[in-house]
Amino acid sequence: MHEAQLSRRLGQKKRLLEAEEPGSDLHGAPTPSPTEPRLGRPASLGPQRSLYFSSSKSCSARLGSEFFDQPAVALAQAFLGQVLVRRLDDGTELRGRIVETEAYVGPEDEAAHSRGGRQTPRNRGMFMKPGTLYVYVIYGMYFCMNVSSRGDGACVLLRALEPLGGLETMRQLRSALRKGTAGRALKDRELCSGPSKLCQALAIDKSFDQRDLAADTAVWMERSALGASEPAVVAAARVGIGQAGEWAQKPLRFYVRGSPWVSVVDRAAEQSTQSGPLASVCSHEAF
DNA sequence: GAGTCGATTTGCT
DNA sequence: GCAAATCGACTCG
Repeated sequence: MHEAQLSRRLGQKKRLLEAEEPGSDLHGAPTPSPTEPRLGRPASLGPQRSLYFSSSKSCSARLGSEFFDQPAVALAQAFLGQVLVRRLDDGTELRGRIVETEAYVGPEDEAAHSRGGRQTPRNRGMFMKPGTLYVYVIYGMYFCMNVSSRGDGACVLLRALEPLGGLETMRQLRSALRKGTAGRALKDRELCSGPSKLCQALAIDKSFDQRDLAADTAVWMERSALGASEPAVVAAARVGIGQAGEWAQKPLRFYVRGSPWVSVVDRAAEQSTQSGPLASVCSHEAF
């Protein structure tokens, strides 16, 4: 039963990916200009969108270009608490609150793909307008999802989400891509606690590279409905960038203190990061 | 719970 | 030819 089940799941996944973006050109040929909103657009984005007309009842205020137009460090912090939404081809909406990010500040950042001003076909999204997605393949089998920020070659990596909606679909998507262990059901905490895990859970692949998060119909970001309370943020060293010299040590990873959804907890950094809403992390202007 | 290791393929030098 | 912004399985204590 396993084999049949797995291959069926895989087939399902494949279809999902292939059938992405109805109406816009497929083939993963990313269009620099956003696809125009059309049917199936989220309710929050009306033709005459009055974003704040949703004063209290609707929490779905889609974030626009102006939000993404801030420096990488500021954007990485601003992302915390916001909600990433992925609308599948069948209309299913998958939602997750962002709890962990990393800032890659541009050509001077030795750990960034844009270090030294390198611009290649792969990392082109990093140099496009703020809000552009940069999705790349890592270790031959995983994806990582970044959002371009203000500044050439600067972006923010999304590392972990608190799953809010569509958890069963996320579980299916994640399980379908794991081999050998089709039996065990993934815990909620295993769904989006890592940059590639969240891509799997939201069915984000290379075809999302260079899409515009402010305009796309299949993926967008919404302002948090978290009320007045800002999350307490920890600033820690980034993950997985071993020998990038001094840049490996800089506290450019940000996560919500105490959140069980974070991928890697750094106790030492928590000690040295003061508690309190966005305390101390705002002092990295030098980057 | 922490540490180790193999998987797997793309993109860059 | 090689490193890689990762993950999951496995082992050990």
